[in-house]
Amino acid sequence: AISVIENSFHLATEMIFTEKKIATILRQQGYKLTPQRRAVLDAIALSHDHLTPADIYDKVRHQHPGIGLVTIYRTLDILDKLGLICEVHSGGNCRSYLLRRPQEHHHHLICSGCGTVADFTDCDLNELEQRLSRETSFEIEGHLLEFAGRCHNCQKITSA
Amino acid sequence: AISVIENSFHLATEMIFTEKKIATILRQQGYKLTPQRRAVLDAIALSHDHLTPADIYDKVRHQHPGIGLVTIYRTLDILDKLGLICEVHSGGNCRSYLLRRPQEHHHHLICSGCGTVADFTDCDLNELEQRLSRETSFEIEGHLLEFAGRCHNCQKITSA
DNA sequence: CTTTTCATTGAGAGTACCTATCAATTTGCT
DNA sequence: AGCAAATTGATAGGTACTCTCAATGAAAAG
Repeated sequence: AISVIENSFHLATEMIFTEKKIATILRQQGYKLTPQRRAVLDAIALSHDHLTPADIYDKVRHQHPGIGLVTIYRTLDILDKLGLICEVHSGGNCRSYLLRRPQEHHHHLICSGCGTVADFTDCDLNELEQRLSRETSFEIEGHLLEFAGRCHNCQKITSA
Repeated sequence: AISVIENSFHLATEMIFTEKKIATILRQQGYKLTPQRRAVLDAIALSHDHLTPADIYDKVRHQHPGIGLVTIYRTLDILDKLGLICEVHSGGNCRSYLLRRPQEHHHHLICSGCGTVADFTDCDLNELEQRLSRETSFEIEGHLLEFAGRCHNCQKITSA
């Protein structure tokens, strides 16, 4: 299990976090590195999408049949608090998480009439991000950008 | 009650929607303009912030003591479907709504460690918005932009 | 390697927010 | 004013998430 995490972090993030470093961070804060927590990190690291707690629960249960949903929530809270993953508000039911790996992201354009979602990837927020970082002393890890609008079809309803 | 809506729309949106136009849109789609629906629109129009269903419920009950929370939800769904208001995902509990008035907005920068929120208003997404609008034929009404990061204090935990 | 301590786990109950159902009421067209 | 159809609010139901607690398991110390 350890090697899988090690690999996934290698591949996905140019080794921003190694398994050893994760373990160190956890222990430094008085947390223990349990198989359940490894499994959750693993699931997030191997996916390239935002995952909801339920998504993660499903993935983790294949390897860890007895795991409780509560453990997923607790683990996500901790990993989020430690900055290893990043919480994001996504469509529908709200929470989803992704590994802290700033270089990839994608965004949505959602029709408020029928719910159709269009994706786009290039958002060019670097300049804004740097300015905010300077002004607020935040270390910015990621962003959620979501446009709301009306698709071609749904425009007919309101404009009449 | 009608005049209040009329006024608020005047003041806030340069009269994008008049009460008459709202009534027309509703009727065209087979909906009726009830006092409850007016009250909900009223509450949203008079506020300059995103409002959650619970916020709206509280506001509306002052004028309309017997109103049910269900009616709020139903009305919001309809107004959203018709494009008169705009659903947005905000921090914490998810849903909130605001009147379709594209010219004002503000954004958040949220610390994933301690939950501190910093606000900013200038986001300069016009160019991107126009490009997306061209490419997708969406009529874009608004956007949610949210940065996640770590504030000065919380950076110490991870960097150790 | 064993012991000891304390974080962690999973189960079950509890909470908050939201949705579905349905009889009584209200709207708005004629 | 009268009528058909949409709307309302009460109740019950559902889903996502949180709290509590006894039993388990990780990991530091001997």
